[in-house]
Amino acid sequence: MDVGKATQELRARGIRLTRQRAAVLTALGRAERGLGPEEILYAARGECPELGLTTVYRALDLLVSLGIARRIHTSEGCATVVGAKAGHGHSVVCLGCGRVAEFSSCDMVSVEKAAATETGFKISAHSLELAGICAECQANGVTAAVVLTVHGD
Amino acid sequence: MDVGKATQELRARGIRLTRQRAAVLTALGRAERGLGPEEILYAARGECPELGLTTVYRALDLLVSLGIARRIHTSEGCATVVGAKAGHGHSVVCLGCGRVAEFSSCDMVSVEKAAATETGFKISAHSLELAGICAECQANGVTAAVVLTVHGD
DNA sequence: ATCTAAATGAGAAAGTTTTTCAACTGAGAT
DNA sequence: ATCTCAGTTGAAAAACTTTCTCATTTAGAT
Repeated sequence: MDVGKATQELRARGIRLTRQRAAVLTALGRAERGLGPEEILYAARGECPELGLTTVYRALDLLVSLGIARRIHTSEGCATVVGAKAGHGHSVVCLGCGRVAEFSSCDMVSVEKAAATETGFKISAHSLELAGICAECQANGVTAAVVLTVHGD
Repeated sequence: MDVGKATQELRARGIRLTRQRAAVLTALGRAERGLGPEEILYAARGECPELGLTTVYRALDLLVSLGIARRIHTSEGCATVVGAKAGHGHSVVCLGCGRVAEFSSCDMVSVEKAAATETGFKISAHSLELAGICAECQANGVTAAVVLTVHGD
């Protein structure tokens, strides 16, 4: 996530850049894995000690609604948030270390077409999350997946 | 969801088929849309009036872990559960009426390959949910999507 | 520097999920 | 059909998460 771009986006929309929001953005920007509200509170208090949990919730709702952050859904929970690149994107969660990467090269056309044929639905949106082992964990020989699994249990 | 097959699956695993579990299965089998724990409680009490919410939670965890039910993740919440066909499958949520269909023809190989190239991850799992308008809503001219949106907000 | 609508924090409230534990029950053994 | 008991259950409490309220503060325009 690009914190600079995110702040520009807020300004452009006439949304106040408060110390609290800046701190949440910084925390999200620094994190390599998804963070829950409580974790974000803790991380962001380094920069803004008087930050409250209520504000974290409000900031996250705001950032997610603007597409600046994205929620990820793992069996560990669904309140986890990561910073997002601009535009359409998806998350890839590392089953070894929890790190979250993003990818944008998602061509779902054929999949959506197949689903439309099978179900009769007219598809207009998709929500996709991948999971696997990140490059670093591969290098470290981490293969097993105890930490985290994607939903579908 | 095939309730008969589901009960067989439980028996095969040596898991007791209690009246409570049967009632939850029936409720899931009858539902066309995803149901939350409270809704399942209400629906299943027709068949098993003394059913408690705690038991619903426990039954859902069990059924999901066995792949008999599946959690779906919409902006309305993540505690929603639907019955699942056997094998690998995904949900398609109707943005008009909330109905959930399932599709199995999912060839994610090329998408996963692209993601692997972009991120360096070794992909091993995916979680996919589609959304759109079901055949019935199409027929009824329902196009707008106020009821429900998939995550990504 | 002043002003004001927007934003915040603390605590309360509401809602959700899990834990605890005594009582009950499904299904195999008898 | 009855017995047995590990697995299961319901109710209440506890733990946890999220939202609301409202008095106070503040970002940013003037």
